[in-house]
Amino acid sequence: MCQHRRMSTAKVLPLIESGGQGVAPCCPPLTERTLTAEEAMTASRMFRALGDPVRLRLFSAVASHEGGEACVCDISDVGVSQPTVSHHLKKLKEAGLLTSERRGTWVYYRVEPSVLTAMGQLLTLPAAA
Amino acid sequence: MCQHRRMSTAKVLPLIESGGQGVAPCCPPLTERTLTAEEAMTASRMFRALGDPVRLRLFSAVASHEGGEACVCDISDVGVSQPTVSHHLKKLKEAGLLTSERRGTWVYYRVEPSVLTAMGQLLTLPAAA
DNA sequence: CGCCAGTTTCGACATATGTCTATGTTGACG
DNA sequence: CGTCAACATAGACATATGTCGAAACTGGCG
Repeated sequence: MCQHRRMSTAKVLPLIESGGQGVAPCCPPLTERTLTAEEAMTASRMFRALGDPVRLRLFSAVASHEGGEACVCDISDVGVSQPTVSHHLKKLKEAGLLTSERRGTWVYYRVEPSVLTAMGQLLTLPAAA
Repeated sequence: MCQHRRMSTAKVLPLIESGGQGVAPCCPPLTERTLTAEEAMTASRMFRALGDPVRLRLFSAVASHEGGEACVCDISDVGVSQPTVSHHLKKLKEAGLLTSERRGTWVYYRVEPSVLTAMGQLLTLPAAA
């Protein structure tokens, strides 16, 4: 019950770095070798951020929203109170998965595309022989 | 300080279903639409399982080990006590990320390849136009 | 049978986490 | 300037989680 759709200035962002490889390295694929303690620390933060049902829904809501971004009011229907939504969005931001920007009354969140691809590469399977 | 390498019966497993698509569906990519509460519940369990540094190291140790499996004694050097290692392996098993099998004295863990690909697909980016 | 190495389970504990209500903060609009 | 809507922060609280040491379990071996 919100749905402010005033934002006609939404530039359609690419969501993918045009090289497909210019992303944050972080760690090798999980199937390559045992991660170091430090690598595991970094990578586990991202996984943990998506390890809560509410946060995962919020993340997918932002990621799938038109233009690659969404204001809080458009994704708040996840069954918890508004402060809790805010809290989870902050967590996602701290994990580097989302960025936020205030435009007038509303705050827009958008996914950090490089992190998404980085996580995907973590789960890369070794090429089948 | 273990390294029992008695297991000459290790069959070199493929690690990938030969269709590349015969995997558990679970949920659509996070960028496709907002997950339902139920989908988010399921998917977040897997992310949460990898959301601990120790577990992530253990998982990568198993996933990268020769033959796609490893006995506990070969991956226990992660800086925590052995019961804690066992506890984390149990968590990974409960999350469906690992399976275990006892062979004589040792217990071998191996990755569930279908889950890995399923998680990878969750992080799939929309095809760049 | 008895011991021993590998692994799991148990119980306890400190800390982290998710949730809420109440209250701040910020910007738009009369 | 006052009020309202959108979000964020603060504080409190119950529960989940990671860790350990101690003890149980399991199977090989002498």
